[in-house]
Amino acid sequence: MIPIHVESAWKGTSDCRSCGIRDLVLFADLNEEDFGLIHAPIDDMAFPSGGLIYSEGEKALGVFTLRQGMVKLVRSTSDGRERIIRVLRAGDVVGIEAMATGHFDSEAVALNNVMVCRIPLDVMHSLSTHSPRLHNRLMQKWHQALKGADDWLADLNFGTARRRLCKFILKMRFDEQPDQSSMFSREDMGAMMGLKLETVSREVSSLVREKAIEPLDKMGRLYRIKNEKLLIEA
Amino acid sequence: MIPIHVESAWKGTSDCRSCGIRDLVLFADLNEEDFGLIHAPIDDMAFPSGGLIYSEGEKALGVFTLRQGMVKLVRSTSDGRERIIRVLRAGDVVGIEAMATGHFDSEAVALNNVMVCRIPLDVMHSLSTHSPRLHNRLMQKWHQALKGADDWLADLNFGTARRRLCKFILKMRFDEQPDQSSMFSREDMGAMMGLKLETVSREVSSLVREKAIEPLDKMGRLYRIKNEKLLIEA
DNA sequence: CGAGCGCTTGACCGGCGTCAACACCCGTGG
DNA sequence: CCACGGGTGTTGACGCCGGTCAAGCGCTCG
Repeated sequence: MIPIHVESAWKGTSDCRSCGIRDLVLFADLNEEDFGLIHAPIDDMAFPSGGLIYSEGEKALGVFTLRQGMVKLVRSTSDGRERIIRVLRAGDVVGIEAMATGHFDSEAVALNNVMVCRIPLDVMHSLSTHSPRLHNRLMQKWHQALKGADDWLADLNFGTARRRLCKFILKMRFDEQPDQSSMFSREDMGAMMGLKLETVSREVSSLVREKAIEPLDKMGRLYRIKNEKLLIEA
Repeated sequence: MIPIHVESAWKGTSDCRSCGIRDLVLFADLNEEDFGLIHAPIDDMAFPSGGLIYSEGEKALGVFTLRQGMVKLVRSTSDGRERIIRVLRAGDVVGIEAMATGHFDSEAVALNNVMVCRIPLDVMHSLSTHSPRLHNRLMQKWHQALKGADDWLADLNFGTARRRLCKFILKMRFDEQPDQSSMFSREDMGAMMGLKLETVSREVSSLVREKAIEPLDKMGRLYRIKNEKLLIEA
C-alpha cells in the first residue's frame, strides 16, 4: 500500500469529447455548448495497484470519473480496524460526496491499475447548475452510488460465509466476460464481507474443490465460473 | 404489519412556508419566487406504526420528507428473508431514489407513528432545475442518504453482537434527550444488525444487568442510557 | 538461491444460531 | 372483572460455523 503523490499520477489533460467510455460517464450527453462551460483542465491520472487516490477527510480538488480498474472505499472504524465500504468499477464516480461537502468521507485506494479523470469541483458546480444534461446525469450517479451501497450491504453482509463469497464472485464478474470473476487479497475480501482472511481462503478452496470455480492464475486473483447455478443457489 | 391505503393516510395539503421543521428539510432555503414554481399540491400524510409507505419497485408519485417518526427501508433477499437496509429519521428524504428513476428501490415501513409530506415528482424536477437553492439542498440530501448508508454498514455490521448493539443504541439516541434511546421489535433489530432475535434479546438483557442501560417501558422499546462509556468502549 | 510475503490448511475454541420452553403483556370476549 | 389466547420477549441447552493460533507451502523478487 504505497501512497502516490498526485503529481506522479498526472498523465496529461483529457479530451472528453473523444473519451472511450463517454457513454458510461458523467459527460455522456453534454453538447458543444456545455463543453464551452469547462474553464479548467480535466486531469487524466493513473494509479498503480495499492495507490492512494485520496484519504478520509481530505479537502477535495475535484471528483473522479473511473475509466479503468477498480477502487475500494475504506473507512477506519473506531477500534482501528479497516472496513471496506464498497468497490467502484469503470463508469462510477469516485468521491462524489465532494460535490456536497468539498471533502471526502472515506479513503479511496486502487485495487489494480486504475485510470481516472479528475474534474475540478468548480467545473462540476457550474455545469450542474447550467447544464440540465449534466444535472440529470449527476442525479443518476448519486442514485447509482446509493444503490451500490445498499446492494453491497444486502448482498455481501448477510448469511453464511459461503453465501457471501458466492454473491461476491457474482458481483465481481466482468461485464464483457461473464464467465470470469476477479478476486483480491484474502484480507481485503475479508474486510469487504466482514470475514477473516482464513475463512475466505477456506471457502474459496471449497468452491474450487466442488468445481464451482477454477483458478486462472497462480495468485488467486482471477477465476473462471464453471457452475453458475451452484453460486446462485448457495 | 398492516398495509395502509394512501387515501387513508392523506391528512390535507401542506403549507410549507409555516412548516415546523423547515430548517431541516429540502425546502429550507426556498424564497417566495421558488414557492411560486410549485404548481401541484404537497400532501400531508400520516402512517401508524407498521404502515406501508411504499413497496419495492413501485412507481413513485413523489418523494417524502419525513417530519416525524422513523422509517425502515427493507429489501427482500433472494432467499426470501428480509433485510433492513437502514432507518430514516426526521429531516431525511424517504424514497429519494425516485428522483433518478421514478421508482422505489426498497420498501418503506413506518416504525412508529409517522408524518410525511409527499412532494410530487414534477414539482421536485422543476424546482431542482430552476432553483439553485433547492438544487443545493437536494445534493445535500443525496449526500446525507449515501453517508447514512455507509455509516449504517460500518457501524452496525461489524464486530461482535455486543458491539453492534452498543453502536445501535448510540445511533438511536434522541437528539433532544441524548440519555434516551429507542429500540424496536427484536426481530427488526436483528434484521438491522444481521443477528438473530434471540441474540439481540440476550445482549439487551446483558446490558441491562450490567447497568449500562435501563428500561423505561414494559414493551422493551425505550431505554435510558445509564453508562455511556460502557457503550462507547464495548 | 534464499528471504519474505501471502495463501492454505489443520486443530481447537468460543460466540452465535437453533430449538424449545416459559414468562409477560395486551386485547378480546364471556 | 376475570379467563383466555396469541404475540412477543426472555432464557436455557446444545451444536455448528467461523474466529484464533500456528505451521507449512508456493510464489515472486531481490
